[in-house]
Amino acid sequence: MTLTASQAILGKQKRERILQGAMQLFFRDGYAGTSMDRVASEAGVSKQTIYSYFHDKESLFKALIEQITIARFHTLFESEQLQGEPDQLLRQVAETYLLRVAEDQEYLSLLKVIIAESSRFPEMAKLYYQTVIQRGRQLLSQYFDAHPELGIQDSEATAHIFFGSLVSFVVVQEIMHGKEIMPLSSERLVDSLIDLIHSSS
Amino acid sequence: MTLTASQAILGKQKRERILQGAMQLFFRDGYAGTSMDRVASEAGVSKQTIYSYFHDKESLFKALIEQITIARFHTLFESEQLQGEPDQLLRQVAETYLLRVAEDQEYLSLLKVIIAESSRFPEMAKLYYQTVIQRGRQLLSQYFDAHPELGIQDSEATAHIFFGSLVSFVVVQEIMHGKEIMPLSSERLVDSLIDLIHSSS
DNA sequence: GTCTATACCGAGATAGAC
DNA sequence: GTCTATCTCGGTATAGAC
Repeated sequence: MTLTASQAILGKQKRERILQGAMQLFFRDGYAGTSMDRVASEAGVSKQTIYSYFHDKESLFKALIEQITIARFHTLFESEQLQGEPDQLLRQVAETYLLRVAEDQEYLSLLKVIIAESSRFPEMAKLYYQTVIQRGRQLLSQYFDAHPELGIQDSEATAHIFFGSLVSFVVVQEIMHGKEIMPLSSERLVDSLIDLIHSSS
Repeated sequence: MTLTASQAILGKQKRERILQGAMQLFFRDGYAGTSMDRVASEAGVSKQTIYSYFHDKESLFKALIEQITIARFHTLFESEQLQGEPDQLLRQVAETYLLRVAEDQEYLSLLKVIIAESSRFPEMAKLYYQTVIQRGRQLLSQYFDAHPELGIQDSEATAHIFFGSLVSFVVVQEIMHGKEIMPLSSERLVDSLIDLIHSSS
């Protein structure tokens, strides 16, 4: 049977369809909990088709995480300029992060799976660290250095505290189901965080 | 063949041996990545013996995580009194946590596996949240309330920032291999953290 | 209670037709 | 390149002897 036009177009996207299906499953069930059979059926292709695009399960997983990590990096920081009055800017950065992340199940799952597989795939964790964490910390740290009126002694360490508080808040509230037990509004967190940094001056 | 005395003693400890072996494997390979066959061989018992103590794999996993979580809670907070001068006490709490946790592979693995399995086993994450995170935050929050000279407006949110910074530091440095890429000493983190809180007064 | 042996299924990966 | 069919191995869980 020859290919129809629509099948040819779908064929061109097959690699993307596989990655898309794999993402859903890897994020939901983890690496070991995901089978290639299910990826195939989720993507609507045969198992052998997957193996024609990716050498094995590990390769598929790595390619997937790499792609998403780098994509996330762009959407998170590329638009950020980090300019403006400290009080407003810090509040805006924090709120932007919390809004984007807390409601973004895809980002939460990525963070979760990278932590979960950090032993089996240390390169993935390192990539995430370099493209997301380190870059974010660096930007904020430079901003702190450019604003000595904040009275911050160690800009890197303080940037770590800033983002670390936000990340751990999201992890605790969203991933560890803290929200269901004892909600703590993100407004209170941001207010206290800004307050701590601002009153250092 | 009748049991010898030593076999009877070992028999009494068999449940513990199973849990011990299961812990090593679950912590290293995750829930789905661990097989009952390997647990059996690690514990030095037959597979059927495991099934005589635990109904299935899920029960074994839950019993294990519960036991460790509760045990960890005691060793982490029972001894803490949270009394003394703020500057000294906060530094001591932070340093104690960082020292105990950063070098305690068992604690790190527990944290990792709870995050990894938080979807499949939400009750585990909630137990951890209630016995460790919430309790720690509560103790510190009460201390903040008892020391109004610190000028802290929202003691709960600030306690979250305090512990959140520490936890995220350990996660990034130890679990995500940040230590190998760009080390940030725990001293700098603690100094900045104390500095932020102290200069609020 | 504890072992050996096994049932039964699904895993990753491959063969071969088209 | 893509499919169906299959190989081989290891998974959870159980049966039955002792």
